[in-house]
Amino acid sequence: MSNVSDTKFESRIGIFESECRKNSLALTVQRRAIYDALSCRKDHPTADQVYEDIKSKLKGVSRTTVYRVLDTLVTIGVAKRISIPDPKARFDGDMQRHHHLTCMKCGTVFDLHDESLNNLQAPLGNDNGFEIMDYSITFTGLCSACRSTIKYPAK
Amino acid sequence: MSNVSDTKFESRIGIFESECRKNSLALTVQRRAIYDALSCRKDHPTADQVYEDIKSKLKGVSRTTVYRVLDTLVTIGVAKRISIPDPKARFDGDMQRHHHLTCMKCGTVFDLHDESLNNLQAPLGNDNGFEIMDYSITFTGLCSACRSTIKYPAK
DNA sequence: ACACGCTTGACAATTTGTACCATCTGCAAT
DNA sequence: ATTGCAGATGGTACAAATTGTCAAGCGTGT
Repeated sequence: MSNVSDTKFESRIGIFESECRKNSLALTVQRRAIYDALSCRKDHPTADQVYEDIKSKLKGVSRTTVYRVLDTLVTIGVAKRISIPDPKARFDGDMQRHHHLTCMKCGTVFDLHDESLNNLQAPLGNDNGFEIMDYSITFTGLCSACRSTIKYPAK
Repeated sequence: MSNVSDTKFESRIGIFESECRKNSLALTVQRRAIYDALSCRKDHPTADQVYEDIKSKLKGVSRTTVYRVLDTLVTIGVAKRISIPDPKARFDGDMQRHHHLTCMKCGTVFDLHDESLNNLQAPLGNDNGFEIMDYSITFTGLCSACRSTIKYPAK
């Protein structure tokens, strides 16, 4: 029950709603729709991708709202901004600790769930008073598709 | 001799120049200036911050050139794009493996050099054929300045 | 059902990143 | 040292991404 990511759709919505109430945020249709759209996806959409997703279902949504709500979701802790070398903000509805493989050629991001990476000894007291609350590892390299097409330059 | 990050300015420039030659790239004043500006900084500037840095010294530089050269530096392996949850591209002239502490409140990024984190067992064969070449850990939390001002909401 | 205040939508403004092309410059061959 | 060419730059224009503003709308507690 404490593991958000394993829960089914109904529970996820329940968690979202209770987090909203806890923070006295109104349960608007927009927030619901945006949270749904994000948490249903397995990939790591940009704000605009989420916007594209929902604008058919929710006619008249504003792009501004999508940006704003995604930000809210991150703030109340039901979504994350992910860390990859990409000039666009990307969001992740999977709150379970996990990591990412990012292809340096095509930019695709793959999830990596690996228990052995989830209990790193965070170096406390290292940087004058920084309080670490979470972490995520970004592996960079080449996905199989790009590996098979790349020609390494002869040195 | 194999450790780029510990070297002094003159060596860094030397490494930069030899990498350029190796890739048959012309040693232009712009490339030098941009590499200098980046590798002298301890933080993780955006492209525009680098541009602001050098446009006083190098009158007439184009913003386009800064974007272009930063990209080149990453390609030839003398700089990195860093992975933090930020919608702007950020660059790092420190090529030694290290990690980052990012404050979720103010967004400041601190370097974290910690040997014990530099030899993670990268889970091979995990994701159908992805070839891991490097990794970096992003710790998220609160810096000391923000910790002292934040009021935790009463639950 | 009512009123208050949080949210949204629409548009504008900014910021960030890319495309294009004429001009310039590093560099190697003379 | 001079020259010629390929690659690099500057600058404008453009596209994409994100943020600011504010009147109007909707969710919530009463």
